[in-house]
Amino acid sequence: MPELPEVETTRRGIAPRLTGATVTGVIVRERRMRWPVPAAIEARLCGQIVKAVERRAKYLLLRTGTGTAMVHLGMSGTLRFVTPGTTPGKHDHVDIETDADCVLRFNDPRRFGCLLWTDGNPLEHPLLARLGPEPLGAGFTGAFLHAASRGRRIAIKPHLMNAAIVVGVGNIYASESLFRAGIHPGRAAGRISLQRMTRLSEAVKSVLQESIRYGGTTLRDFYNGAGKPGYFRNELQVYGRTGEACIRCRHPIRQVLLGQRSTFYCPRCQT
DNA sequence: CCCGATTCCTGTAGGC
DNA sequence: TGCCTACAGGAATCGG
Repeated sequence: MPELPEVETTRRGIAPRLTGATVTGVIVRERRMRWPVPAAIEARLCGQIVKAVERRAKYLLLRTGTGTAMVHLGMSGTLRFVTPGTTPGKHDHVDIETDADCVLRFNDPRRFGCLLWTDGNPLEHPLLARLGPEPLGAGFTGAFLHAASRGRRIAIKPHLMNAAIVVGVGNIYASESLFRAGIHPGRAAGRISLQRMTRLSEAVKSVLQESIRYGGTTLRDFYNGAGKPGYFRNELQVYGRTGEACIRCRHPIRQVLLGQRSTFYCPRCQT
């Protein structure tokens, strides 16, 4: 999926045209997603003005006067604008029609994404209530990461990908951040010093910020609201570079499985 | 509680 | 070309 930079890129792409627009229609062609699209979503959303398009973790929040639509892109989801009347293709599961002469189209081949509705505070929704801090926020520091890792024997990479610890860091950016911080992805989270955790928290922030500037990473099927790919793929230093020379020491990049996920690192630079 | 494995789904790349 | 397997950016859930 889209990790945090891709979701943020999507948010920035759709927010200008969506904010202030009135939803004039909702078409759901497929309700079987990660969770079923609520039967009431059409009635709740129609006629509402989108007051703001926000992001919490990897969820996009379309706030209206009466409630909030929550969108998660899963592994393969995209949101993009199409002109009214555009014939839907395969996996175009939901259209949100607006009076801004555009239709927000939700496509998701693998259907790991979701579209939910909440009447209350979305931040208190069960899926959002217990999440860790935003990685780009002030609450995510080396001290926080260090404290949240005491006594943990889990490898730092899956630890970093645990949304209860910190949100938004998926498989690509976990590998990239650990490389930049010089930390071995298999090292036990509880055995990393405060100094190195500070380096790691700063690496996470800089990698995510840099990726957002590039419009995210497109491996195969991520496109922003305008249908354009992200260009951070060219800036990846270890992800997908198995066998290539490390940019720092020229040692071949190694690929291993960690927590059932492909993990890329330099065995010489990362300890 | 912690942690690793499994699961949901489709598309694609690679081996033969 | 076709068939088969493995794997893909997420994350809830289950079981040890």
